[in-house]
Amino acid sequence: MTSTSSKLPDRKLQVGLGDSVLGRFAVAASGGRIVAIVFGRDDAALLDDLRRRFPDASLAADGGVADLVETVAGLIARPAMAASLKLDPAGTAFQKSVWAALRRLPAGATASYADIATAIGAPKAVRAVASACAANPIAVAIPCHRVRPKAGGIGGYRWGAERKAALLRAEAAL
DNA sequence: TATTCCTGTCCTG
DNA sequence: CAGGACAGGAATA
Repeated sequence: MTSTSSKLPDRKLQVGLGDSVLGRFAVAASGGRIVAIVFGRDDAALLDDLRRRFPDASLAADGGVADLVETVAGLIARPAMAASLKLDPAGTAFQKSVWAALRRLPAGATASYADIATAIGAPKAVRAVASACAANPIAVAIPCHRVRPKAGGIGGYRWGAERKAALLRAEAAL
């Protein structure tokens, strides 16, 4: 908008840390909406990740999001309840369209990167779709893990192929 | 089977 | 500012 750069005029983010079946995670919220869910090996790494994503925001540990932390932990354990969360992902128009398409994928279902590319009207931008998935700021709640290579296999995952496989396994069992 | 191009973003020189 | 790398995939030789 006005001066320097950045995407959103983020002021402060309420940050909560917690443990899930997939490891330590952080959830960042602003205005009652989730702006990020990230995984990391420890709290320092989690905060570092958030600082990289939101260089212009001040991060504050906030007990007010304790219930949110609990909700997210539950979501990671049981991905079926994703719909109830209020999300506010920051990104380009292209990225947002990709993420919106992903949110239309029900738990237990999967799509190929090519499927998503077609769904957003850019059938040739398959690789760009993968990049958009990799840039997804809200792990699990925006289900990037439900996108798999058309050729087969698990494909890559920002948080590690093992987590992706675990999520798919859990959702397939629903 | 091995290249090459496609497309959006980010990272590096 | 230019070039390369990516969580992929289709087209071409």
